[in-house]
Amino acid sequence: MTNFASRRATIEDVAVTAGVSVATVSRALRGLPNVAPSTRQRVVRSAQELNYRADPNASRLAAGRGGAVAIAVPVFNSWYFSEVVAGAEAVFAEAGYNVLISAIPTPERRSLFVNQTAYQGWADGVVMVELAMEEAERDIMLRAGVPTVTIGGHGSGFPGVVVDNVAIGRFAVSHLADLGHECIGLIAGEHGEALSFSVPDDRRRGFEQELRSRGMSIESSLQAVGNFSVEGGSEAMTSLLRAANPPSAVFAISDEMAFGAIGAARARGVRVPEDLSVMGVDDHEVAEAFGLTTICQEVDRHGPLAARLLLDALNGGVLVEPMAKVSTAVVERATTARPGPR
Amino acid sequence: MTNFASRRATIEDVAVTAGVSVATVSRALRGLPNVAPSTRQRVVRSAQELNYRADPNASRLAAGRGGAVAIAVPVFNSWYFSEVVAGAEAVFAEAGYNVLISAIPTPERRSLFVNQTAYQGWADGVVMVELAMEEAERDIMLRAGVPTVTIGGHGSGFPGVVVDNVAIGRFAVSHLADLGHECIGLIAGEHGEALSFSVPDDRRRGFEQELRSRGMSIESSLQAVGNFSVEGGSEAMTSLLRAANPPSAVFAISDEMAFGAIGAARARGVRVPEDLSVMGVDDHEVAEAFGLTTICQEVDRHGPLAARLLLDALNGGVLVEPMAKVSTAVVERATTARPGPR
DNA sequence: ATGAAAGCGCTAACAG
DNA sequence: CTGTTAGCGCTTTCAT
Repeated sequence: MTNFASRRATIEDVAVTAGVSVATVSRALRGLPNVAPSTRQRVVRSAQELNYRADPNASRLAAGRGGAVAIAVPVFNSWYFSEVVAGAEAVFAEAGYNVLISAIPTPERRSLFVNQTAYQGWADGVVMVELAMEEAERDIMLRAGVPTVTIGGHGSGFPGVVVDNVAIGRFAVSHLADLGHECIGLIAGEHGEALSFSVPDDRRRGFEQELRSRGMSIESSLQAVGNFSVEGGSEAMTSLLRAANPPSAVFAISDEMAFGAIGAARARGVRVPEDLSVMGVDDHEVAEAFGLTTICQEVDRHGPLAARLLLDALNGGVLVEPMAKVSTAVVERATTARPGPR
Repeated sequence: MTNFASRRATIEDVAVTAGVSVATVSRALRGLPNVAPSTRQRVVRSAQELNYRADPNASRLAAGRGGAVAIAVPVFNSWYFSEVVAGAEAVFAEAGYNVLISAIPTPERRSLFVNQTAYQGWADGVVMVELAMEEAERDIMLRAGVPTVTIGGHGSGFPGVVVDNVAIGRFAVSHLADLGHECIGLIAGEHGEALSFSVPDDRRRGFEQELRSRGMSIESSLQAVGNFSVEGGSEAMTSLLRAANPPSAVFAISDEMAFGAIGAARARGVRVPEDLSVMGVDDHEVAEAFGLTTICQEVDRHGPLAARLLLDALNGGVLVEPMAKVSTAVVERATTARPGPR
């Protein structure tokens, strides 16, 4: 009869049952060379019998690395970020890594992440999504020698996945202006002061660039902020609708805000797209059911691409092409149309 | 001038600069008793100067626990699960825990999670969301002595948060039948064979119970499966619409499937709610913008409640009331109405 | 209140 | 190809 509250088997137990030394067990189990096939087999069998699994902590302490990566995102409960995490996690899990996640809604949390979670022995590598860091933090990250990749961190000095957000802004105006709209509103981002990432700015810049290049004016009264949420989009739309000269079309820089905008418009009796055209960005999972015209940016590739980049670095590979670019394209559906008669 | 590639400070460095032994440093920094206030102060200061942080691996190896918890969900990129993870992560982070996540789309992944990620030294505690486990796995979980809580794991033997999914099914039928519908369809779950959790069954059981108690018949031709996705909901609706006697109302057991169902119906010229009433479950973030009638189950509380339960256990507290119940209620909006004339 | 010393379980030279 | 032997950095008795 076996031990009741049997303690976990250690490498020594395996060594004894297999009749070899702990060093050999370690080598055999990790697939290192210089182990006789027959020995390896014997070791593997003993390990299975004892249901042995190397203690990750002991192993990391001794080896200096340990099989976990960290992912940081501004927030979780946002379609884009959960999609990215899902995609990255799948790749990491397949590669045998455990994944640590952190939401970084404030600068304090970001500091905690950098100074504790990610770079103090917890992670072998880290991926930062749409997060701006301070100079001091960047130094720590660099100095820690922990491979780091970014998504939307172009210019941060780290390799990563880049999206042409300026092009996204231009595409939106092109689509809407080509339809005949002359008064185009913008529902921009800003996740509060915490997240100074460049996405909102870049999309807005593209939006204004294209407006300018078409000789259209940029009116601040046509811009509102929606905080990347459905509710924020709804509020932004409401304020836009109340303006002196309401827009005949609105570009929301995320689908979630576009949903909110459409909901708010319809609630006030404004028909979409007859009275108002609305488009978003992401090609969110419910965009099709909603009939939303949007700009696809291959969101499903962001996470896996970043993960793959990090795994390459973890495997000692030099990042030959450190930047992975994704493409963007307008997906026309039913929320945009030619402007109706006034 | 300081070291260029300065290695991390160790507890010994702190001991030296503070002029005490490592044991004292350990005690002082962890707030243990039997340390003179003045000594503690000195130690803390030295630690700050050196930017010292205990290596979690060494510390865990020595102490047997280490400040991380694991969360397992079937998938990530689903509104409900990302909401749960977000809520739980926030609470854990605040309590100083790091969080490990795993998506468990298949039985193999579940086995990996149980045998490696969660119960082999990585986590101090774990929360399993809507996951059914096998007898053997349950034994490992119990034997590992790692506190575990569940969400939707009623009957698994672990404490956790419970939702009355049977009531949800009944509420749906009540609402629809009260409106006058006599032919009510169901878009059920099934995440593939992998996830045999009870949510789909319970909601369906409630649905059928209420139908029966009202003397209405249960027709399998009025039931379709939507895999909890927008697209699956769309396909399910399409097949329901093609049936000989299409329903005048449909209950989708998740909002995402309801969105897909509505999209599919409208695409075929079926008006909602004039020709067809549709309701879902969750009160998804875009439900309001969509005008979707749904059943709220306080999703935002699931994650925090579970996290709090686990933290209690981690702090040695006996779980006085191990089950945290959330409430459910119909939220009536614009996708359900009295059945139109035939 | 503090220090000395023995590990925690594993990996990584270094010998053989 | 395999065994011996130091540690990895921290916690925890046990003394003092």
